[in-house]
Amino acid sequence: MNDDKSDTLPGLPTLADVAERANVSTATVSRCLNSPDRVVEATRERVLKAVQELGYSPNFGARALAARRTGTVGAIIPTMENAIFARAMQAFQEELRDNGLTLLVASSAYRPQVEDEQIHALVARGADALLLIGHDRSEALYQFLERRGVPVLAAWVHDADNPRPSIGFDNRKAMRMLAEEVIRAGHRDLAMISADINGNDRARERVAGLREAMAARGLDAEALPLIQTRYSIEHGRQAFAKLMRRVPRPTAVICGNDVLAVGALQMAREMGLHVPGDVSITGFDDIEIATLVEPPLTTVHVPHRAMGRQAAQMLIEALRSGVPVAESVELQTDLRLRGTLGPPPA
Amino acid sequence: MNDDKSDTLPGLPTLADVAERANVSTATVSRCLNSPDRVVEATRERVLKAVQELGYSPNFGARALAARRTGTVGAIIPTMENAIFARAMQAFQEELRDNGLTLLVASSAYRPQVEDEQIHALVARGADALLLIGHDRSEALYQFLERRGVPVLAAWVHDADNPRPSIGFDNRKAMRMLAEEVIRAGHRDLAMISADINGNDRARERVAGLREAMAARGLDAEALPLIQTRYSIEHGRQAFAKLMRRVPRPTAVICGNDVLAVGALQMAREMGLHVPGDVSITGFDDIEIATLVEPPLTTVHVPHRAMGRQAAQMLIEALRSGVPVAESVELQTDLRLRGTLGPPPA
DNA sequence: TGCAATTTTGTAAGCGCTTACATTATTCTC
DNA sequence: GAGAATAATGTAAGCGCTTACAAAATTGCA
Repeated sequence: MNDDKSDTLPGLPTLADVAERANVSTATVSRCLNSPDRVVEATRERVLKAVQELGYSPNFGARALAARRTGTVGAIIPTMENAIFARAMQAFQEELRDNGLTLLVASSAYRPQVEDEQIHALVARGADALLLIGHDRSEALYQFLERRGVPVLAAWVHDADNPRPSIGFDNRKAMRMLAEEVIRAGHRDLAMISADINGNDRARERVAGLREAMAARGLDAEALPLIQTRYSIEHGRQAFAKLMRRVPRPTAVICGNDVLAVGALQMAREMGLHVPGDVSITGFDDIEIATLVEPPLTTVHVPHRAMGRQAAQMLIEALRSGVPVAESVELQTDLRLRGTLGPPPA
Repeated sequence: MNDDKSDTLPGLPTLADVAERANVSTATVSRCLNSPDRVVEATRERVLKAVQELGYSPNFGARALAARRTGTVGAIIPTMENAIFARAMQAFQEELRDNGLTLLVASSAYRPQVEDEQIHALVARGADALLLIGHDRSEALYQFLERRGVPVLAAWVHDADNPRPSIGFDNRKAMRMLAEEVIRAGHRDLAMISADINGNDRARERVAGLREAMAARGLDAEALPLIQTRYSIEHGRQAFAKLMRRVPRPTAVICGNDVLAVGALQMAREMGLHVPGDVSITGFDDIEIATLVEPPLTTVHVPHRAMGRQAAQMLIEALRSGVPVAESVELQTDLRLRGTLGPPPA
């Protein structure tokens, strides 16, 4: 409560206080903190002792202002409530932290306009680099970021045709491989529950992957019953119920993610449909819940943790070198064939 | 790429640029941005137009330095990977955002020392207020925060005996009520799987609640088999298996949270034990998974969203008034009696 | 219309730090 | 051991914004 020698009101020690106490200039104190090896040991010890005694901790604003960077990396994810993002962010944050950087997360609720705002907000708050999900956003936004010199990386996608850097996987290919498995099991009447494909390239690619697989096997991809809905268990339930009223009834329902699939599975049970005897269901992501439901969910495993970690490494490198992220990295997904996929009813 | 009239290297417009263009002083521009009603309309329009045309956006560091606050609220949670925290943080963030504040989250992995570091880090980064989970931390830490003038609020707890402000529920009472239900069902051989109770007052209180209920019904609370382990499905599995090897075998396993309970449930199935015929299992939190497993989990419902929202409101009020949070708010939990609780085997 | 009260705008002094450049101390080299 | 090369430290100029205070403009009222 009581400062020994307060001249500034809040009474917090400043660099100058430390300098005075350690009998050096403020420049030396600053160097001790930022590049300790540029200061001789004896001096450094003296300074650090003063820091300790005063309980000094640098003022963030001042540092950001003078150094023209904040040591903050921003990430905008669709929602914190899906375990896939939580997991990736956890890894992302750990890696950043190990490198002295701080993560600032915001969520967009899958709404492009909110994402736009959040990007501006994070940049205004001094994010030195940005992690975004997917590639789908306006050219103007990318120009804004480029003008600002903020390195950007897109996660969750890998598309050889897109020149912008990304860390992720080929959504289309992953879904195609899953779909091939479904078709191989004998299914001809497929249906899909997807997220809204506007402004969501991951969802769009997954739908495309399914259609590709269908076309390749001579099925009518254009006729695919497709419901676009929000990612939630409840929406998955409703969409599934709706699909089951179609004639002919689909024998396999491909879901855009595990959350939808779990909803579908639940509704199937409620409707008295046996899975996979009456209808097969697949997901995407391989979240924890996938192995907990009964029967366990056939899905695509995505290396979320690795994606988060590597995303951090790529942005750190960009920050360190001062060069925007140039390369894209493709991660592999793999199929997890579990209990919800079986042959169609005879 | 090309700035019309660059004098500073990065070429970003500053307050001064806007002022010049709008033909006013920098003070006026600043006022337009921060308290628009203190500027006459004609001027304001002129200024905002200039802001628009220049694509101006304020420098965060400079603003923080001059205003001595950052508009940032920090939160340190044990982990982002548990849905309960994700959900609460989502609500917390939304409420903050609606009030022009930004959330900075960090996670401590349930380790007090990491939490300590993170608190310092967030404060150093200019967090104007802090949300923490539980009350369990050193006096020194609280002193540090008080000295810094940072309002603090503890979530997830409500303890009438603790003078520090909190928003949450009475963990002990909630668990006691659940335990009473278990005992009422006829169980006498109880066992518990908990998180480590060191540095985790929520876990400690839940254990205490169970013991209270036992004592009240004449059971030997001291003899309660208690396994302390990390919150994860896998750890829940292992702990459950261990408990089932005891003689006499517990007929009801009370878990400190739903994640542990789901692990226990899974292991029960693997061991060929019928739930609740052979053994009853209960959780705590009522996360989404609780209703998805088979049978659905008996647990305690916690209003995570409301907690997050109200936490934000309380801190916002503290920030606005300049007075630390004084009151504590108690939220109600309620029992969700579902399929995993039944009478003990005959 | 004239003067005081009120509103709007301007002036300028920092906020606490980093860093280019200047200065001083130390180490090498022959 | 003198002079050059190198390392350590100091000096001081901002970084871009907010805000107390001063000045100017506007309004109200007799």
